Amino acid sequence: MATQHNTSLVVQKSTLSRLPLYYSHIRKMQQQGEKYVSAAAVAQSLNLNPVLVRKDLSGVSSVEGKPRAGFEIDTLLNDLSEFLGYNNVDEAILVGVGSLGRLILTNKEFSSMGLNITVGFDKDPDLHGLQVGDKFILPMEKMESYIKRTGVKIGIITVPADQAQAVCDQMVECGILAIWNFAFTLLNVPQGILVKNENLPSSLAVLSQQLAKKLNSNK
Amino acid sequence: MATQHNTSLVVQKSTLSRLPLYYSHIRKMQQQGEKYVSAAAVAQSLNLNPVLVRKDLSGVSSVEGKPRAGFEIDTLLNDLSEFLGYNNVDEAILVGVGSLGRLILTNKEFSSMGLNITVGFDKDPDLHGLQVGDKFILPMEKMESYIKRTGVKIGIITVPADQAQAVCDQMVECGILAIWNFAFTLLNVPQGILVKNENLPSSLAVLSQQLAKKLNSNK
DNA sequence: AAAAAATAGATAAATTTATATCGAATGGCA
DNA sequence: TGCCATTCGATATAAATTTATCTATTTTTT
Repeated sequence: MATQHNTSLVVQKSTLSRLPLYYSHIRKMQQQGEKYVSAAAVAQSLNLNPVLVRKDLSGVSSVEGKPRAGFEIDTLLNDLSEFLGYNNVDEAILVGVGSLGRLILTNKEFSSMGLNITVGFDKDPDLHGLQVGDKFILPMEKMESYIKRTGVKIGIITVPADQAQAVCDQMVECGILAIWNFAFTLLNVPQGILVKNENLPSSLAVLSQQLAKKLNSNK
Repeated sequence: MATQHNTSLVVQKSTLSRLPLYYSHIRKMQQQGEKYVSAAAVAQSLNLNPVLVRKDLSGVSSVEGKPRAGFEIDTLLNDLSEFLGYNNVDEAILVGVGSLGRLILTNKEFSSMGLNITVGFDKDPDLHGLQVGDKFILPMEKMESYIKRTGVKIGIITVPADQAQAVCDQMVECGILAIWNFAFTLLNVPQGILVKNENLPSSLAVLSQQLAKKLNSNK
């Protein structure tokens, strides 16, 4: 039986989070004029286990890699961006146009990854109608109708922690299905709503904890 | 034999990343005048499994929780902040004073978590000598002597991806032991150097992938 | 034709994470 | 005083995930 490629396959989360890195690295190789890339080469550059990379890539590639040569770069990049959804643009809205919100709103990198943040909402009246980059800032009251009218499915939360849950509830009520949460709090959502927490304090805790342990053991 | 509390115990990374959330939640309860908190109550508020929370807390607490009552809040908060290193301030430097760098540099939350970013470095001469918040921006050339003089151990990288490795190498050479990397690239470091990647594109990939799968299965 | 490099697939081992269960201790309350 | 629900600690169990190992196959190079 032919191997299943690129269809209905299960890709682990850990794999998924490595794919963007593969993509950007292989992209560079393409720009340098390379035609083929082997999993082993990627692994070495990125300091990862070769088997791991091979497995990741073979799970995503639409064609089998050629022994001895590796994967054809053009095809592989296509498959990667297809898989990561870089081709079918997802629209998203953002709530909380503070410094972090503004940063995300204006970051061009996201759009190249298929995320198109169409508009920002904020409760501060001074901001209403202003533009950040080329994105308009609208009052919170407009959010419901906006979501319902456009059918946007992704919401980004960059409000302070104590307002996050309220914003989240509102989003969910209006039909948002996936939430990217930058507020430092866990969100309570109904079953079936996806939440990805971006939690800087937690990350910092992990890092500084490891450092402390290391310093201790080396003393 | 008495149970070992708070000494030489192994706390998993997943636990560690929840601790800041416990901390902030329990802190709130303290401010509301509560004296005791049970793992079960925390679990319910944070929408987590009670056993999970109990295990996490008992691993960190210096004293046993009292059956029926739970943990004494004051003690528990102390233990948590002790454990997370919020008490012994860690100094850090930041390289790359762009919009993200500036955001991190001025974020007050980190200092309450024991991270004191003392100075920012940037290669742009226009920024040299300026202050962001109360932090000075110095030229890259000063980094080496600064690190060696102060013995700072944590470096934060907020430069574009293509410069990250160079900055990283420089940091490591000067004696930095832990790196918090916001650049979208994997860093190559010698064994023993800690790296925590803050990788927004990867996170986004995971989220939008899950969303796509969900939309597909519901159609 | 042989050797080398790289892939694919299958399986096993190790690690991490989450959940369930049990007895024991405590404190409120009849 | 004595019952009883609540909460804890500890161990065991289950699930998920990651990593490693082994074998066989294909293709290119010599």
